[in-house]
Amino acid sequence: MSTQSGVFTIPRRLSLSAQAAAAIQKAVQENVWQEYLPSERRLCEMFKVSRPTIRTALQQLAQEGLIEIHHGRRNRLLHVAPPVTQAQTRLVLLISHQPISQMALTAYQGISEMRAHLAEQGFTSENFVCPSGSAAAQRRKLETFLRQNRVLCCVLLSLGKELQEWFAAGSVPALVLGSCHPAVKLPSLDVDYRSVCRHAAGLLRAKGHRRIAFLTPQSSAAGDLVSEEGFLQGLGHVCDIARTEGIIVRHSGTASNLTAKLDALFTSIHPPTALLVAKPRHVFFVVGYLLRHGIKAPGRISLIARDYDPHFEQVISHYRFEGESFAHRLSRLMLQMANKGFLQKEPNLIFPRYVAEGSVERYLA
Amino acid sequence: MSTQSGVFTIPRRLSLSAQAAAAIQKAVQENVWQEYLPSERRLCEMFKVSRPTIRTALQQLAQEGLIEIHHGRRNRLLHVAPPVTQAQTRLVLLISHQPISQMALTAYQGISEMRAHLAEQGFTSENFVCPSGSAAAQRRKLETFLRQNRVLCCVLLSLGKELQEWFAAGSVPALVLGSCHPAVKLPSLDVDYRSVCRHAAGLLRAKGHRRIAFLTPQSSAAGDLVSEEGFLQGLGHVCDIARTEGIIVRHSGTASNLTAKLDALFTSIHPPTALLVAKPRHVFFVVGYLLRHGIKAPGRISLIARDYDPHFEQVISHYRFEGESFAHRLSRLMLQMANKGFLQKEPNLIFPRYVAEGSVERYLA
DNA sequence: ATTGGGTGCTCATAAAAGTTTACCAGTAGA
DNA sequence: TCTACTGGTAAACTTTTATGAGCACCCAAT
Repeated sequence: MSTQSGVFTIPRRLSLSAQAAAAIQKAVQENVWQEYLPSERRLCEMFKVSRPTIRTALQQLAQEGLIEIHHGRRNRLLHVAPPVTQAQTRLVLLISHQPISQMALTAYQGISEMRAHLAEQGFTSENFVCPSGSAAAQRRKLETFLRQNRVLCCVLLSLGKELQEWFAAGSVPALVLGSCHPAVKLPSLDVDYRSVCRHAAGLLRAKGHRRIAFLTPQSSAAGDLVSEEGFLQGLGHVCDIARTEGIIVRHSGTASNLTAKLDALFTSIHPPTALLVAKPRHVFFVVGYLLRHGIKAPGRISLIARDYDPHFEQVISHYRFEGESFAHRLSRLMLQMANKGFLQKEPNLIFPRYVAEGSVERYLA
Repeated sequence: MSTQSGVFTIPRRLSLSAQAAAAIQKAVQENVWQEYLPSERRLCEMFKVSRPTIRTALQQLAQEGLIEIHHGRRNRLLHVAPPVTQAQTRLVLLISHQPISQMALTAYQGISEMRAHLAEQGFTSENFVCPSGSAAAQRRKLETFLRQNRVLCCVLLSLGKELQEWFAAGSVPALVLGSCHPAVKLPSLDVDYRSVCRHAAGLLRAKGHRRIAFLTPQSSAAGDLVSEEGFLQGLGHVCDIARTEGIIVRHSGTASNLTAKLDALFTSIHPPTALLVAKPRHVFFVVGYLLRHGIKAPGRISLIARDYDPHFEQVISHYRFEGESFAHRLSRLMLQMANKGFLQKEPNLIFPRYVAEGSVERYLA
């Protein structure tokens, strides 16, 4: 039984650092200090809290532009027009290429839950759909939007490298839902696709398959890139006696393109005996293709889905994780970011587990 | 150097349990519950804290003499507040057999959106899961719940006839999401499954199919009953020269039962040449079955899905409607009911449109 | 230029509060 | 009686905060 509460005042841990930040801000407005703030250690004594607490409070104040922090120097007070900071923005922007309502079920549920939590805390969330196009155009669109709307923080849903880099530059705090591109330092929450694909490839190989295809969208999303790497890693080492052939098939996602790629795959002299497919909807397209062509699975082809969809249960072998834990972690991260104004720039990984459903068969050459 | 602080507001940690105790006390004073408190576990969900936390809060309240705790019994309220009935309840109850989080995508999206709208307007919504069992037991459960919690109005999600009748008696305003059983007068919002199934059967018949099966759960939901009626209607009139055989297959939804029913269907002397399948997840199960058995579709069997799932696009012929319009109408009806306290006792029907996707083929005898 | 004291930064460790999970025991209705 | 739900209990775990030691940096006095 789930409750979406609006009437009950929900108890929450209010962090000491946030309180400290408020207290410092109040003291500043009362002109207790001139030009420079006392040192961290003295602030600790004054407010009777530990240094890490004071430090996060100071970082929060720095994010709001109230003070300037510099290594070795004392923290300088910046004179900011007070009424501006008063009107705090409480808008969280969810940036994606696709409207959220069109996303896969798992993602939709997680995001819905997160938005509900945000709403409970008085935050507004909005879905900014970034039309697929040139990275520069996207960035311009986004910049003008951010200039015209005061946004508290952003969630990036499988955006390209350029936009991630733009956010990493740091004008607006952001959480990447999906993987960060290498060399982009942002907090992120993602499924460990590298491990998943490595495991899938290894599994198929262990079952005797020697020609294994991986069907994946030709996207610039980081998760799809590491998927390919993991897939190749899982195929085995070069020194193996029984060589395993890995075929990476990148498609555009359109029906015609997918059909063409699958045609090429299955009419070749050596068609694959196993298939790993990314994205639920492409799994279903593949299934439809196999149905139309009367290809038995398992039999002529073993099938594994990289992702999860409730409909895979008892039908197709797949990788899954608890949707609740995902939604939970997402909500927690978001609230943290919304309240504190920043996050640890670390990837948070989720490890799905393999669920065997009989669409995979040992291959006997 | 030590600073004697009196000016600075020192951040203090206040325990969650204390906050929870205060929140519960407030709710009690607002007359949210009668006679008994909800169980500990339910309080956890309401206030989003863990059980130990709630327990210490309850013990605190017991010490203050507000409640009486007894092992195994529910927590009784002692100081009963004067029955101030003017305090408006703002709780909307969503009654279903299945948790909403486990429902199909379209339904989940619509309901999520509705809950968000309700929350915006200051209403609380809660999902009451009515365990499948005897109708009398369900009614009792519901009655005790409604007695102890002040509920504004209810949404009934594919409930059985008895419960619908109970609500039609009128103690609590209700909106049926799904069809009303015949002779039950309640406001409702539903897809016109009768028309859908009639159309599907007619379409398959027009394409030359003469043995058509309809795979549907053996449910007591009104929508599934009218589906069967529509299916039979669409098969054609008795005066037809070319007789069309309609096979209605009712299954329990479990994998083994579905497999058995499909086995029976396809190993019979006259297997059907076309199949209409209710519920997205059962469509996928059928697809998996066909794959495993190497049955070509279209070819040996034409397939139509009664419902919609995004994954059907470009794969399986289906019936769909605009999700937005559904969510929109649902939200509007709900807000109307929540604000006015009642609704027109009329069915609101949605007419999906057929989307042909190539899983259907003309049958040449 | 050198040096020392003050600054902010980082890391490891520990304790406390809260969460999760599981299982036990009493009660009440079928 | 049995089952399902209630409160009761305990252990493992996570998150947050506290504490302390050492490092890197800046600046100003020597």
